Amino acid sequence: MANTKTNLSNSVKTLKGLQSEVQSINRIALSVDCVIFGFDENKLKVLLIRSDLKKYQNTFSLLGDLVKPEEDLDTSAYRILKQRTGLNDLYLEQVHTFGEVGRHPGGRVVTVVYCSLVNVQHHRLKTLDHDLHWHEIDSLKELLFDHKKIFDHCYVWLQKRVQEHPLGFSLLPNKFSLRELQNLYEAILHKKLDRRNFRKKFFSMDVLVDIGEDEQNVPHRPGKLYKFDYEKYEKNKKKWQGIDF
Amino acid sequence: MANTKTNLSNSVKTLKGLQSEVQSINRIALSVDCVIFGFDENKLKVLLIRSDLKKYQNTFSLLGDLVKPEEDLDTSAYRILKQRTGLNDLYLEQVHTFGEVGRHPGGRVVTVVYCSLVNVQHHRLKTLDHDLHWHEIDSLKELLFDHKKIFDHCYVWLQKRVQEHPLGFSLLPNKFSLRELQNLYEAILHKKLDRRNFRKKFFSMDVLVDIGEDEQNVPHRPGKLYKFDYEKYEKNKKKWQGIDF
DNA sequence: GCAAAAGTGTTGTCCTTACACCCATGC
DNA sequence: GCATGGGTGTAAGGACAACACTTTTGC
Repeated sequence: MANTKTNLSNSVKTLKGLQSEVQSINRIALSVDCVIFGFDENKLKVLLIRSDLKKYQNTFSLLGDLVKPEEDLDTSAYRILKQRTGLNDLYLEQVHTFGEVGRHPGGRVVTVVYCSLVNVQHHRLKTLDHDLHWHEIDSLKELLFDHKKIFDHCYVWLQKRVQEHPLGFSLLPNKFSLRELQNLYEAILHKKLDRRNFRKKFFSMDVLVDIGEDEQNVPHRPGKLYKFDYEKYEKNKKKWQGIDF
Repeated sequence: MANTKTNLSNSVKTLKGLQSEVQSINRIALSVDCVIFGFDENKLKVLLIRSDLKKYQNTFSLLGDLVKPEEDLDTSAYRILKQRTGLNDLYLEQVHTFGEVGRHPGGRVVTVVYCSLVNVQHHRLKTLDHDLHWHEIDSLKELLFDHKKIFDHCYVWLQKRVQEHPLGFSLLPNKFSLRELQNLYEAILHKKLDRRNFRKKFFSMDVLVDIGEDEQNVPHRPGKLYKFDYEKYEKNKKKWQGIDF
């Protein structure tokens, strides 16, 4: 309570005082963890690494690292992606921060969680030697620490987000067929969609461009290939959804 | 790069090693800041406090504090609300974490931002002596550090969130008229809504209960008072929105 | 010619929007 | 009785869901 009183007091502090407060013992280890989604063989997948802790060596883990003292959070997330997948310029978005006191056995670690979406085809991993693998999201079991809870949060986030924003294209090759796009949505939302209505919806949104090519090497009539047109999206995107809950 | 190599190495670490890593110098000051929304006199407001820093004493600030080493993030946010407003059990939700290296002049401070919604009527502040005041969101000027940017982010968040979830009721008295509810939505969304359609929408969602009372002391025909029925909401709430962007 | 998926249209339903009149109360 | 906002209904348009047949290709 004395503490409370101090915090509430109206006394004027100096910048120097503030600095020493920031330098004080009240500092906490901060990490970034990345939930990296991929789409391959018509399955939604997540990139996991085998824990490098002896005690947990049969458990898989999200990709993460401590944030460096002079590193922006976003920069930290990009660094982790780069280190682990060898790739820059992936889609990346901050989702939530998990900070329960007991979440990490090494002590207090607060973790800022990012989701990333990568195209597994374009970005074949060269780093299988690090026990880094794509895991089907349907068969995920226990993960390190609270990483399963974090993953579940991010999966729900993705399901919602993909319906309101054109994220999904980051999981596909630049050229894709409508069938591939629909398979992606069905995998993420975990439900069947009507093919004709799905096509109508995307064409009416006017965000796809027919690039005049067809699928190759399919044992049936080849579908047309499209690309996502970001400029068209920006021009046409919805402003308001209306109250609905 | 040597560092990168170390992080990627497949060497097995012990828990003890992990602990020392967490205890290492890579620790960062972590704060929680709260964007506290209120609704009064048909205006959307935000609770701000005059900065207690000499250099910034004419600048207003969000309510925040450093997270204590043994304190959950949510707990920290509740503590700040309790300390500054004297109230428990307010609506509270984590929104985003801001961690740019240069955002705080006292050194590196990463801040986890929460939004809170309070009913200004029920929760009259007793603490006006601390330069704590409700500010109309339309007339917000400069705030401390990056707090204006944080506020803007939270305001956009609120506009979106209030259309998809029944948050708004936290800003109103338990009993409210439809007019009050509409005024609230108009203030948050910053646009006029059609009165008849607004009523139809809320009645068709079936989340309001007529409590059999009327408004008092209004210079016109009194409106009925309603309360929000959380159980009805849970039973009826939408599962899927459909793809739309 | 057959298997397999591509491609296409219509209809009914529901939701949203726009809009105008009477009603109850305070003064 | 008049001013003020409360309360209600309807019609048109747009979006969404359900549904079946023809077309193109590989084999």
